Amino acid sequence: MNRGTRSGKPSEARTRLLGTATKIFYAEGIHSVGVDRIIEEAQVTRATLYRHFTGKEELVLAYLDQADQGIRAQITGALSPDASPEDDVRAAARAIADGIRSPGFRGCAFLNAVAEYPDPDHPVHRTVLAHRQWFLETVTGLLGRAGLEPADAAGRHFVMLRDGAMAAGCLFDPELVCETFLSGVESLLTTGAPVPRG
Amino acid sequence: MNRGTRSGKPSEARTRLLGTATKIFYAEGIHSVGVDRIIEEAQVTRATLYRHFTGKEELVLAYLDQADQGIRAQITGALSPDASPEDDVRAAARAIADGIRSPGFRGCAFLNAVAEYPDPDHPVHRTVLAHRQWFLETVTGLLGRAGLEPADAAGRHFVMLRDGAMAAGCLFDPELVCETFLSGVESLLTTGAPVPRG
DNA sequence: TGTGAGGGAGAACGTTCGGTCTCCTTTGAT
DNA sequence: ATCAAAGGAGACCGAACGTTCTCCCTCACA
Repeated sequence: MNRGTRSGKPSEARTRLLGTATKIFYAEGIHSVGVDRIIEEAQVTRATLYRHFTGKEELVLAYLDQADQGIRAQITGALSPDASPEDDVRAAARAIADGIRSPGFRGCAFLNAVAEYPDPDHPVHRTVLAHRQWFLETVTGLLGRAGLEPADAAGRHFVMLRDGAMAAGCLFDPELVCETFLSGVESLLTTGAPVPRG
Repeated sequence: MNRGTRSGKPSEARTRLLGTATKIFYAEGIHSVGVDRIIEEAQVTRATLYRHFTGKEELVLAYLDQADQGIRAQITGALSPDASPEDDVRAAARAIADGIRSPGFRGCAFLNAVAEYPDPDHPVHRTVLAHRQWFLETVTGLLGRAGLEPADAAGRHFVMLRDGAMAAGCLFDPELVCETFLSGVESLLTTGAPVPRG
């Protein structure tokens, strides 16, 4: 009986715990922050952490789960049933750019996490792969609806641009990174997906 | 008198140490491997490590320095004085793709490292920024010589593609990632750098 | 009116961390 | 021949790690 509350409510301490973990893990990395740091900042005792999570790893997975939900909401929230498929793609790209521009941006939570968990069998690594799979499929569907041919190549190209933008966004001038990213997406929409051998 | 040998020779133990550190840090990350692991695999005693390096951090910096030299050699080695500027760009891109395809590829050593060292003031973080600065300038120069206008935008676009490819290369099918990357570079060479607002 | 879950407080666990230390042997240059 | 550096072997340090534990208090619900 370790997760959640008997009555199903989220438990305020647990919420505080996960929120603090999310903030710190994203800002400072995972391996370099101990549970002491998290329980202190969340104003929660050690025992409370282990009453809601089996250990640090489950907390990390919950963190990534929260990040995943946030990104899904960000993307699907940017889409509009009235907009053209092309404008939906633009809206998604703008949402990504807005994230990069926002203060406290520290790159892609999943790319950062997977850098610390290289083992392909590790639950954290698998979670990252699952998220990326969803993202690739979502974007490919979007681009396919926009008439891009072949949609797979267009989707991979979009994801590559996004990965590059997310990686560089906290290492270069975010404004320039966003400009480069949005230009790349626009070029993808207008001149189509680059394909091998002309 | 902590680094190198009095006579200037590289000291075999030090070489073994740095080589082992490079292999392990790249394959498994930095924070998650202790010095015990490294001295054991390098078949070196604890005292020997601290005779050649002031601590783990200096070993990490030496690791990144080695990676930096490797990448510089890889890029400059791909260029040819007889080739056209465009073909030099293609050669550099091919060299990057070959790295992604090669067994044991685990992403960009610098992007992986900076994910573990978010603090902009940290020496490791600064080393990553310096390497990326060199890379951006080198690539921009290459693309400028190839006639791309504006060269800055083209360089940023190339770097974005590379970052995306390096990030995804160990998370998706490397063959597809390379295809996407090389197509993107080719499109950059033929249709020019995407610029904002058409 | 209990009865149990949620939570706080904090001691304690064993392990690992990065780093320092002493002592001894080998080796190469002066 | 000598003397210092390089290296091996291993004890040792304090701190931090993730984790488990006991004890007590509070509060909602049955």
